[in-house]
Amino acid sequence: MDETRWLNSDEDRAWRGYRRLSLLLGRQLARDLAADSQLSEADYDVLSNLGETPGGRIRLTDLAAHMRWSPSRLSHQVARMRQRGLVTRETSPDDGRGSVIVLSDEGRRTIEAAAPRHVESVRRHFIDLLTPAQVQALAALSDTVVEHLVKAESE
Amino acid sequence: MDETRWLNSDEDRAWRGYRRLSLLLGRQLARDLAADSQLSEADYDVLSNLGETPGGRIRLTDLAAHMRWSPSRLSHQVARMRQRGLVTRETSPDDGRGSVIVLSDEGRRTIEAAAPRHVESVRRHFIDLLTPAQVQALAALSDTVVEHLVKAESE
DNA sequence: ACACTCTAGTTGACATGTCACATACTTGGC
DNA sequence: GCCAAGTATGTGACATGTCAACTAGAGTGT
Repeated sequence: MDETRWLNSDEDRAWRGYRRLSLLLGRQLARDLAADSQLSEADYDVLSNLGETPGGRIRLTDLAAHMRWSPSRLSHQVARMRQRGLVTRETSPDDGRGSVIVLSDEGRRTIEAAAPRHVESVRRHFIDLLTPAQVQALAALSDTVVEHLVKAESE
Repeated sequence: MDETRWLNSDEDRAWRGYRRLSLLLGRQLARDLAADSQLSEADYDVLSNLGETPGGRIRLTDLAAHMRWSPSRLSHQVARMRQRGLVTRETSPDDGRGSVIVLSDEGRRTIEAAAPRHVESVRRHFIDLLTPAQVQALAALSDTVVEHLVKAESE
């Protein structure tokens, strides 16, 4: 067993900082979203992705892949959102197994009303606190790590 | 209602990047931790914080405040960890309401065995992918945002 | 047409988090 | 010493995620 390479001072500060940022930011955004729009972050993400899709419709597996969610997670989520009338489910015409998720009118109204407030919340608690250089640094660093993690998951 | 200040290109890339990083990194670390040490991230955090405490003992409320968890969350978590023998609960001698959480011998062995592997995992999937400058940028940016969020929560 | 294998989704059981509420113990002021 | 408030936890109900198992339809080769 090799010697453990513990985190040095900077690394530790970055790691703990990231963890805390992640914990607090998630909580704050979730609270704002729930208070402003009665949506969870998961709801928002699904609606938002569905909204960017042509016709507001997409195969469940495709949406799951796009969002990097497991099909199971998305299936559960969609089931809940279906009950609330935010989305609809149709059988795929070209594949009997397939499930096409469709953004309902209410779903579209909901996401269009929620988006401005959510962006405002993201700005207030995160983006607007950073300098342009920090924003770019975050984007670059995220791209690097995400690329690695995507590969790691496909193994 | 003012015009919505949508995210510009850099901001959007940073925000989406962060979200994806957060999703994938959490999942990867959780999988490694579960496979290597049969612990959840929550378990690890509690054990780790408890381990850094003198005598491996601390009041529930104090630990919750230190970790920025809600007392309720920590109470549930401790209940589960208690059943697995990782921690013990004692009544506070100076406050009848108080609950002192104590790291058990098994808990200490567990965290000491898990720590090296977890650090290795954090390095492999995150820290080692970044340049020293990026590590520092992340630390600085996190400090700024965390400071803001801590204030926001206390309102 | 069949048999075999793969793929798309769904589901159920179980681990976690959150929120609201119930409880018991402390404290400060009479 | 007693009572109104405030504080420290514990709990229950409910929303989400994960993993594994199950069902059903699609594809391939013979």
